[in-house]
Amino acid sequence: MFIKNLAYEASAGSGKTFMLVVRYLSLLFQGAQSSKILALTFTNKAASEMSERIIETLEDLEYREDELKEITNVTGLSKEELLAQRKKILAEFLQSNTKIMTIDSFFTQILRKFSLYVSLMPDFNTQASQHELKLLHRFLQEVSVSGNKEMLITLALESNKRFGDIFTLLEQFYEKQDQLEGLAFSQKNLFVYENAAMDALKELQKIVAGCKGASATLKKQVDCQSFEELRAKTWVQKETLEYWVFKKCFTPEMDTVLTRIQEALKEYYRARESNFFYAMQTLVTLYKKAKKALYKEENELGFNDVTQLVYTILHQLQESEFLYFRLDATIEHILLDEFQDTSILQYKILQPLIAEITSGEGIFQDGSFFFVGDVKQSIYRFRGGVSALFDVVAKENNTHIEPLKVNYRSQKEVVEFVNETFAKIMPKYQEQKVPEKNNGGYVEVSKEENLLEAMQQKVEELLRVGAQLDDIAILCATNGDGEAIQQQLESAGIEVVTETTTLLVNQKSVQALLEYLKYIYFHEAIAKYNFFALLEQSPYEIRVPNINTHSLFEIIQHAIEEYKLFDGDFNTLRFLDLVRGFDDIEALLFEYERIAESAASSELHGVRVLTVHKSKGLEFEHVIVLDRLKKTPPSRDAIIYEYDGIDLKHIYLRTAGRDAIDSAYKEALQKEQKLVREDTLNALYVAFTRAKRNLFVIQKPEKSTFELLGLSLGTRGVLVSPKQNKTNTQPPQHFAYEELYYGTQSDILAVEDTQEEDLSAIHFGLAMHYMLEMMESFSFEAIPHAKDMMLNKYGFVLEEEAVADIEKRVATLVQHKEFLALVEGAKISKEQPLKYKNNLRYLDLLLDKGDHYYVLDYKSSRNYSDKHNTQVSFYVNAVKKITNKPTQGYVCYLLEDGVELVAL
DNA sequence: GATAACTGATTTTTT
DNA sequence: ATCAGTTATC
Repeated sequence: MFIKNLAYEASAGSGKTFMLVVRYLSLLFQGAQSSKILALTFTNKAASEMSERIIETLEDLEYREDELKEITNVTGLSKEELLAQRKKILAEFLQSNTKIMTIDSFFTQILRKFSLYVSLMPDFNTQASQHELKLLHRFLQEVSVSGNKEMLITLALESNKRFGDIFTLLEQFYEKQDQLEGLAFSQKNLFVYENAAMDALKELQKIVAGCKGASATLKKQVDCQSFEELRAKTWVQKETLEYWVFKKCFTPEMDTVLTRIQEALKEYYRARESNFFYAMQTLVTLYKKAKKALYKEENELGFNDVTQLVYTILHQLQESEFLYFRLDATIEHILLDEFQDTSILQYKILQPLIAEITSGEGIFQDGSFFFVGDVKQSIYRFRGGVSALFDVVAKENNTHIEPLKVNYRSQKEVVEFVNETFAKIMPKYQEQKVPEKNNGGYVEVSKEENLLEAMQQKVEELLRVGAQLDDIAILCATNGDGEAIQQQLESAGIEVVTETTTLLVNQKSVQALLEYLKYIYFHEAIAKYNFFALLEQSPYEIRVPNINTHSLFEIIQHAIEEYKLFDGDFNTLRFLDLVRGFDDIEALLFEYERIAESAASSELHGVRVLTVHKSKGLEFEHVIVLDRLKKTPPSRDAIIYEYDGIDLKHIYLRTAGRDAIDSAYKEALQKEQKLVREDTLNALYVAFTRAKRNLFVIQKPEKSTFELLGLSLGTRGVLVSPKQNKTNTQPPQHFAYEELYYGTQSDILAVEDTQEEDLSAIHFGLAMHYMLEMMESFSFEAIPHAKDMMLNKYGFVLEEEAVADIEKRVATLVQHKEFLALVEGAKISKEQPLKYKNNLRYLDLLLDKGDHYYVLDYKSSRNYSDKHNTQVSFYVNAVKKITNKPTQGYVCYLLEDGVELVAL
């Protein structure tokens, strides 16, 4: 039966993606259009996985018994009816403008549509380099101009915080500004309380002076010259002074005085807290001003800005306009993934949409709302996630919550181990069931002095029983631990793949080089300043080499020498090596981000080493969970946010020793500590449930992170690693090919460059390619979004006419009958990487028609058409050789006066 | 020897 | 925040 408002409490491995896909397909089979189904996930990976699963399932639906059965259950349609519709639905899905994306990209799209409401250009940039630095700079300017320098300095000094930490707090305040609105703070005078405390102290001093047996220590304890000294004493936090050196001189009056001191201290802390938050609120207004200036002048947004601005817009808009947006977007069904990680603000934006749909009125009467999540896996509280949201939202929208009780991921021993471990410690833990075929598995809990050595031994043990290197994952607490693990394994000759390795282009020295190249290419002063800022030098004139007579390699080599960039940093050398794959500066400048992307999805072999946080959503055949190598860090967030459900009740300034004298603060602190404990517990749950077959838990003898679980040492089950019948889906195809050199796109662009010296033509071509790449389908609906994306990337180098021209050409393409016939029913790959020698090239469009392939290359002009032909022939031959299937090549000319498809 | 206060070192997770 | 180590007192 189809339930309109449904949520799944989806424990780890219980088939969450399966249920999402089934839900999505059920909607399609019931006649919903895919453009009206909004499916939101948290990561790009999850979004693309979902799209892929939907297509795959539709492609071979007749063999997908589980899915078929579930869809029949949900829709009430028979198998035959489903199979009869399958082809049509797949074709429609592939053609239409689907809305399966991350929540962030969804909000980004909304903001692009409505950006003008907040004086923002639609082609804003969300990931500008040096954004934080620029913001800090502007913020300090604002503070200075408004005469609030003093306030900022006092704030930093009084809270013992660096500017950087204050900056983080400002961002938090900015993020929660809407929730903080109800809380008011004023400036208060501290001297009243300081004096009251010091007065009381004087009486205590009198009592001590009158006591003959007072020890030197006691006199010293009471002899405080300043309020600060008094505040630092431990005895002010005691319930009574009838202890230690005080005991000898104790009288009941001493405790009366103590209470007076404590009362004064409590008020002092509250006043200080009020001053702190008052200053914060003042500074946040300046912080917002700085942000606004930055996005108005440079069109740059930070991470939280998109969500914040969308929220602002939704509240500013008139009801009718808001409705317009909803109608325009035509969303009738909402599917939300990983709901436990949704932030309150994100939900508040979606809430009106959801409410409209669940009310079932008007055009939404066929609408539906569906979400899946697992509060046990909520580990992103520090990023704004509030797990209470799950139940609140279910209640608010009258949603039926259904637990998924079967674990399809892990073998029996692992599931039972997890059940036993967490049932006794998580309040509402639901035991997971295991299908009969998963009757194996192995779990080993051990306590070891040397964690790294033990870990290495476990890896070797796994390899001995036949485990594949790639199927082993080691989960650790921190990135630093990951590096230590990597070193240990590599020195033992075991290959390692770290997800923690940051990308080469994100390294400081490489970024400096990129800024240098930007400067010598665009001659923009900002790049020069960035360059020297990254080098931590004051800027001076850069001698610009002739980019026509020197190769890219030479230019970079020269820069490394001239600015002494090597300095033991091998990243520069690796970058230099990588640069050989690019023919000229502009190829590099426009493509380095893409190179980074393909480098990230490395096909390297080795043991996976990653943090528990990064492992979320992944699964591995064999998992080794390693205890923290270092100490557990203290929780030192300066501000304690006290929530009641999803409502922010109060905020407190974390102060040592305050809990002993202020009961309201104590309560909030304890709540916070409970949540921290839950976070730890959830992280452990995530870690343990990543394992499919074999799980090793390596504990340290003392202060173990696993202590709160009360694990007993030992093993269960039998350690085996059955030969895998490689059922897992193939990794994205990378065509490896070594053959004759026929020329590449960059060669041709380079020729155009020298002959025409017309940069705008190159930008035009790059922008058109990019827009075509961004087309989610070859239909009219896909144009606006693709255009936005193109503007975002190339808008600043294109004339208005050029933009209109590109759009016109793309529009002509999606009406071109011959082209549409080629695309029809094909599995489409855009910008398919093609590897030859060690260089990556991209096929503009590769169409998989099952028994044959089409290769298409877009061109914006007829110049050099001979070269185009040889180039495409090269691609065709490569694809033919690799796939052993007939392949036809086309050059697709998108010209000013129409589209022309030339077969080779 | 037991007890308590103080000093100094150590120390995360990320779309 | 929490540990280990040191110092002072009874």
